[in-house]
Amino acid sequence: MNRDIPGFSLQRMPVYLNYLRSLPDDDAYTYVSSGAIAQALGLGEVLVRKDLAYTGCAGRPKVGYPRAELIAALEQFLCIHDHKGAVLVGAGGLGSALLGYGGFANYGIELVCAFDNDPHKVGGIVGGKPVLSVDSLEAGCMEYGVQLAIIAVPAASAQGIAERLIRAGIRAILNFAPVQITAGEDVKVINIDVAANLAILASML
Amino acid sequence: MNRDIPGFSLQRMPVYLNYLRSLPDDDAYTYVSSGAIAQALGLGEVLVRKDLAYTGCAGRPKVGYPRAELIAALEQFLCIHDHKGAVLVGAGGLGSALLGYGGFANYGIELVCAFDNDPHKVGGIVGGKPVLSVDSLEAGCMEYGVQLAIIAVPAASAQGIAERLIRAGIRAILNFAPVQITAGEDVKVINIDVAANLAILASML
DNA sequence: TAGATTGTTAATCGATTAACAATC
DNA sequence: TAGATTGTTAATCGATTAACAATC
Repeated sequence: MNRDIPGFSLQRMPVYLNYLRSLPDDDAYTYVSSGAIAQALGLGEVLVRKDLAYTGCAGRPKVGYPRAELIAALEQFLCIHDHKGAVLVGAGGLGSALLGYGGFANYGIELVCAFDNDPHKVGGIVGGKPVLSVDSLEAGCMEYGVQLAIIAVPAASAQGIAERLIRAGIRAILNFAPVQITAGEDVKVINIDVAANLAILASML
Repeated sequence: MNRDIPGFSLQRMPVYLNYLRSLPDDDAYTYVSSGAIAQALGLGEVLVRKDLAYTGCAGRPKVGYPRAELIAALEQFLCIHDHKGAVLVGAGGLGSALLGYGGFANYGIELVCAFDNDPHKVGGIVGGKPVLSVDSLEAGCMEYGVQLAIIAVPAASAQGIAERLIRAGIRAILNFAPVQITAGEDVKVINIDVAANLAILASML
């Protein structure tokens, strides 16, 4: 549905939504101009207008964009109201932190459960979510009917886990293991390597 | 030093390094071709050659790139041997996970300490690193002489913390709070919003 | 030599910015 | 009306890919 928009514009949509939601609920912010948004987010103002045009929410010359409508348009654009489930694989340090993180709800996403291979963790609850055996990964994914997964396992197991997830019906993966996960065209993958990002910053000093 | 190379090339450098390091220490991998790298990482092979050219490591026609030399060139390119310290602000779930994460060492970076405002955590040790009071943030940064920081505090405090870090001499920030941190031209910032990334994936389903 | 691979130059593609007309 | 802001079209910029020469 959102496939006809430039990738970089799509990436900025949650940023706009987040910013607009953070504004005080005040008459002064009933309308927001592209210039104000651009300044707050460090972007060009023409870019902001072009991005917002994709949401279908029209701004008014001399006034700006109606904030409430714009938020609603962004929410619809990001399909936030069709509540989606996600599973997490790997309940280690990072995985446990993600299980306890409340921020997914802002985008209509709920982490339904985690899978781990540590018998001390399996059967327990972390961040309010059940931790299941990684043996039941396929069964669990299909039972919950989820299409989204987060991988937070060691690098060596990540690609294998990804392949199992895909066979179990997962169609999009957020990968924190420090390897590039490769998958077919029909599966979306975002790789986030925390240490690599810090290394990039360090090399720019 | 690395400022004359395209931003996207720089971002791929740790990916190449990681991949090359992961190969078995085997005669079959003394040389690696750009085609093999491209296939493993899902990139175009011309792109790989162009990126690798920035490292100054020359490949040999018909043979490929000498793996050990290429790793050394990438390490030098990323300045991995000038050991760098980093501080973390916010020892909550995500912060604690980062304190216990060993992956920074792969890039010559060491997390030296964390700052938090929870009196129950201050004075303690998490992931082997001391947790100091956020009141001593400026003093701590200057004492350790660090230029790198990770922000893992709630959204509302992130911008303020960033400004304090910058005043204390920090020149690059990896921000996990779900707000865009803005700073002067001379300070590098990478914002990673985990929930937003999952939302982008979800909207593409 | 023939074949495989690198490295470079030109072409393409996509994203951002600039210019400006439209609108309230 | 004048001024501020949106929205669109054209120009620019940067990144990727294609074509091909160079090399072992």
